[in-house]
Amino acid sequence: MRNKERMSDELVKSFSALADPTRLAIVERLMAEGELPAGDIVAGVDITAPAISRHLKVLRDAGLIRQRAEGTKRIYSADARGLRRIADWTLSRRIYWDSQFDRLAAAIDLEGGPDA
Amino acid sequence: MRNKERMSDELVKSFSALADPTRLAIVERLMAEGELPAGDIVAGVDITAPAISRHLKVLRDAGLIRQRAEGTKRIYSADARGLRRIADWTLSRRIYWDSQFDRLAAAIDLEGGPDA
DNA sequence: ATGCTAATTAACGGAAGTGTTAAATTTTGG
DNA sequence: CCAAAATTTAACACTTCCGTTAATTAGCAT
Repeated sequence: MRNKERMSDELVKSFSALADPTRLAIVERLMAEGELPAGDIVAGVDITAPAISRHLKVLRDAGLIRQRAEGTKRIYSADARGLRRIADWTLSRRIYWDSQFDRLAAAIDLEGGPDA
Repeated sequence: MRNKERMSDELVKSFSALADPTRLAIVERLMAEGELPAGDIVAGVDITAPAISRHLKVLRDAGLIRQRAEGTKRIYSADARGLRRIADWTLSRRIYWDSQFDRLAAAIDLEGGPDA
């Protein structure tokens, strides 16, 4: 029972991490470009390095990005774990939002379904 | 171009709405039970009605729940639109987080892919 | 050691989020 | 109309979030 609550907390943390336009943009860019040093992420955004640094920490704590060191540089890349957590949750409710099912069917299926 | 930014904003709004344990729980419960009056949502949570009322407003503004009136009651139900927005985004990056693809393939495919 | 570059942490101010209690709104029923 | 019930809105306190500038840490080169 505690496990379920922990998962929910992790999920909330993932959502929180993406609930900011700057952070969402960072994740999108890392997914598109593979990996980037912190400096490259700062360039092209009009906020300062310390702010970005903390955004990166938030994303890292949420498991959405990873970091590796290379000299004085910190190279960041997207981490599938965090995104997969969101995907798992979303897909487990597919029956609800997928238009080929109606809401009633969704309610019935969820009752004794993936969450049980 | 402006359209894309708007979409991104909507997505951030959806994530923000779910970035709170109380609101996530409300959405989950509505998906599971179909529809509930505000009073039933208040009962079973240890926060007051006004707080819940504002949480419901946040979820409604994000397109995650819907409201209909019945007497003095306000009946809420999950709204697939908001969830589908998250699902669309997540699935459009499936190539990135799905373990059957590696990161390089994801980068290549995203470059001229679903986002173009 | 010194200096240079890259990045993070510290300290702080302002904006936004979350909860409470009290008041207002809306609808129903006598 | 008056009163009760269900919700929402108003006003307020408190905490968290987000950005800035200044200071610190860490690696590399001379």
